[in-house]
Amino acid sequence: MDVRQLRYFLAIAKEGQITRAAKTLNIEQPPLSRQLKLIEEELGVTLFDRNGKRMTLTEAGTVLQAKAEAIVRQLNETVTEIKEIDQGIQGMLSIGSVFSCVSLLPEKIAFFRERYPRVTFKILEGDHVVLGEYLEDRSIELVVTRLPFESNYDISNYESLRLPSDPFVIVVPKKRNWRQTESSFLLKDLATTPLIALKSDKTIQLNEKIVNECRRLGFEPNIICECSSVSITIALVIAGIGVTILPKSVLSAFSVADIELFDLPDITVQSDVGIIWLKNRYLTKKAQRFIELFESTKENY
Amino acid sequence: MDVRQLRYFLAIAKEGQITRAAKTLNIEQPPLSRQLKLIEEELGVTLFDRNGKRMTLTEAGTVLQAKAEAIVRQLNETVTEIKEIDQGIQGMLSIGSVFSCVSLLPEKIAFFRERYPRVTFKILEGDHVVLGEYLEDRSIELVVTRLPFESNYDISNYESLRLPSDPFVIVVPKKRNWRQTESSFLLKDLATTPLIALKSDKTIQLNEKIVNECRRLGFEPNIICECSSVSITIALVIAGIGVTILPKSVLSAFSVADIELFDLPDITVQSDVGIIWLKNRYLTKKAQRFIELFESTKENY
DNA sequence: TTTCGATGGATGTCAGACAGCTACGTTATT
DNA sequence: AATAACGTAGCTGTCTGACATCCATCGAAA
Repeated sequence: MDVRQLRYFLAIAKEGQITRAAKTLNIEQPPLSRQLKLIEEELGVTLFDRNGKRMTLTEAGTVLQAKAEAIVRQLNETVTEIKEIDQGIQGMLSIGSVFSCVSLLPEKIAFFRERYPRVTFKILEGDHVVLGEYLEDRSIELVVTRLPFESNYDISNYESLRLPSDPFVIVVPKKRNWRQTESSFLLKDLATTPLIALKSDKTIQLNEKIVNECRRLGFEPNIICECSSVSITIALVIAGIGVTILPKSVLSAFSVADIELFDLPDITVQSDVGIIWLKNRYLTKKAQRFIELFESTKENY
Repeated sequence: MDVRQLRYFLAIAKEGQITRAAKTLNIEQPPLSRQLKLIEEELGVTLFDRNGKRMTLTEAGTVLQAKAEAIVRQLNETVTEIKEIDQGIQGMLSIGSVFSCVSLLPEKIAFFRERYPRVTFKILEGDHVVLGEYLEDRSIELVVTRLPFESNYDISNYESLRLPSDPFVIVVPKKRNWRQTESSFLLKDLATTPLIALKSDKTIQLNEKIVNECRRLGFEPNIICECSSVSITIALVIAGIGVTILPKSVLSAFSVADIELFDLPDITVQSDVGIIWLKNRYLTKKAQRFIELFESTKENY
């Protein structure tokens, strides 16, 4: 029995079919069929019930699946950890981010690569659910995101580093006469102003915070449009349809000449931002260092 | 990287020498040397410092040793557990015992084999330290022993099932005129009687309990002899040198015609007995069932 | 309902890779 | 100088994976 066989078994368990599993393993179906038979003979158990074309795990197969996953994971992490001892901080660091936090990364990555020039980066963007899956299958090690992190897995699976929050600003078209002699607005003075809200199925937190703040100040916001895309939201503002309120960092990705940003000093809430990683998994040294970089510079916001 | 290579690495780490490690693995030195080289190349680290004939672990080697041991153990336990699912309760159950508890085993083994006739037994006797080592290296799964269990490892490593305690009795020669019209003695009436104490370097608990009980009753026992062997102790009693006080079960291994046993109703302490096993290791089903047998019958003492 | 084609698992045969063995050379220790 | 131990080279046998083939099942079409 060796770990290669456990990997073969797990692939079949995952796919429920030998031929497809063989493809994911980049081998042909007959040797995979044979290896499964050898495993079953060695252990003296039947691991799959064969229902025509479908293979379902027996009780023994189910027990083995859990154990095999743990063993394979442990071996992978051991190899990674041992390699890192001598080779130092290098290799590809894979990070996930929600769109609205991507803007936090360029500056940090530039700084990190001055310190660790042999580290390369892969950035995957997605919503919380997708990023949660990427973390689980180790496509990525870290997520930079709005908090709380709402994936398909319990929040206790994660460790997090809370970053300095992101102030909200109002986005107005540049060509309108929006009190351009002042550097800030009061939210309560916008009670009747048409608002465009950034809101999608998966990310309603931002909008809720703004609505609740308006209610706290004693009025209902005049939301005339809900939009799931930042760039479309900004285009609507430029077109004069209305204004919008967004976290300041979101806008740093947009160097659009036709908008202006103003602070909202009467908003007390801010947008929570943080780094998320899996609690009980080996974290490569480069990932640890990247987290430390955010940690050591978070007073500088 | 596979588990066979981890086993090879661990053997070298344990022996500190390739040739000797190869012998324990039943292969020759050159392939083992090559496999170590392949492992070092795959991981990109040096695992051993070569000091002439001696190989000592590097930092990376030390880290890998701990991880490799865990992985190999986990795989072994997984294979054992999966095999047990279909093949049921069979195979050899290895039990350790201190000498004074060996007498507890025959009856239970006989009963167990009626229920599970395909289980065979291996009994290893030793003191607490030796039995602790046997548990660690999996030579045995269970220990039947006096409590508390005093091995080289912390007590928190173990689970235990406490058994009904063992009353102390006084052992006297049959041919002496020892109030043979009564069925019991009072300990306090033996204040001046010569006592033979069962005591060795490793098992002083029994003796201490008796001494403390005498003190509680207001006198110092008249110990004239300390002896580490039960059979010698009994021979001294038969020869009329003195009497001794032992847990009742110890005597069930001796059907000697020349001694008599009497209860000691004024002794409030008894000898604690239990079954010990390792907490964080897989326990085979036959071991679990054997424990349950003691558990289900302990009301019948 | 029956037939046919597609899909997928199991078995057989063969080639190449790899693990282990023997022989030998080198280095370190006694 | 002799012995012990590690490393390298060459050889052999076993095992793994690929290709070919057969059998069983399923789904679609007639």
